[in-house]
Amino acid sequence: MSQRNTGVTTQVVNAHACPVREVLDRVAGKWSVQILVAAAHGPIRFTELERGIEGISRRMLALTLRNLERDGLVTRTVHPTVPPKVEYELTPVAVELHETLLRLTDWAERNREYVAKARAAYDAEHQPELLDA
Amino acid sequence: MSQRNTGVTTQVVNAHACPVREVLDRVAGKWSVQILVAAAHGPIRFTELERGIEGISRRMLALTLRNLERDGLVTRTVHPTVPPKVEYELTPVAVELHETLLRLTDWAERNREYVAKARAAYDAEHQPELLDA
DNA sequence: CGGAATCCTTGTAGATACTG
DNA sequence: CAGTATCTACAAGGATTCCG
Repeated sequence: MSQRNTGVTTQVVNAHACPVREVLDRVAGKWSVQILVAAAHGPIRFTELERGIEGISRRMLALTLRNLERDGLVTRTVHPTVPPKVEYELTPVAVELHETLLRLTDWAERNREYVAKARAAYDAEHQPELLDA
Repeated sequence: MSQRNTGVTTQVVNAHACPVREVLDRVAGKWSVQILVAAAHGPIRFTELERGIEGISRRMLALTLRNLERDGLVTRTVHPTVPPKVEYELTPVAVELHETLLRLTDWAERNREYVAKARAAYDAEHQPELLDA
């Protein structure tokens, strides 16, 4: 412990055991998927990502990118120019992942409304107080 | 606010905007996917889930089940017997989701080692101090 | 059996400011 | 431009206890 949280995942041996969780932990973060999607079209710069992903902070972008790089999902290429230029690119493994993620988002779009209605119905039935305020 | 956290997602109008996140929020929880997987083979009881999913607490099981039910992903059927018996079952929409999740776990299994090695390599290069303790 | 209520500890992320 | 550092807030999750 002691070791202040620098942002990089600190746990060395979490003993995941479950393969299911192992994947999701890699994609679970609030921004990982959006970065993967944004970078899917080819090399992209830090600032481009920052502008492209609505609402992300510089900190979370840097942090998430580092974790993705750590997992071998993106490569980071520094061009020693002035001003500096850093490009991120998906690795083949990440491209594969991105493809399966597309299935997920596809499911989302097809069933978005269904879920919304289910929610509304559930809420209406379980907390009617909120309706007649 | 005031309203103590009862466990059910409190936010009514979060304005998601991003469809990508909309899906993942539904699956993002630590246990949602595992429950979906465990229930994929047909109706299953609360206690069976509890025993089947390693490490889950009763609280999180109940909580996650309720959110899944709220989203229309599982149905909850109470059999008014003694002792009580409650069965959970995936809805068709959730079955579809489960299928796409299988692609994800498949990706995970195929690339599990790759990621592990990437991590090890990254860590070795970025914090050598931890190696010669 | 299948929860709900409560309390407490953490991780995750936001805001802000500074740097090579 | 592409990051770090620090500090803080909040919500997810764990442990425990009680209930119909």
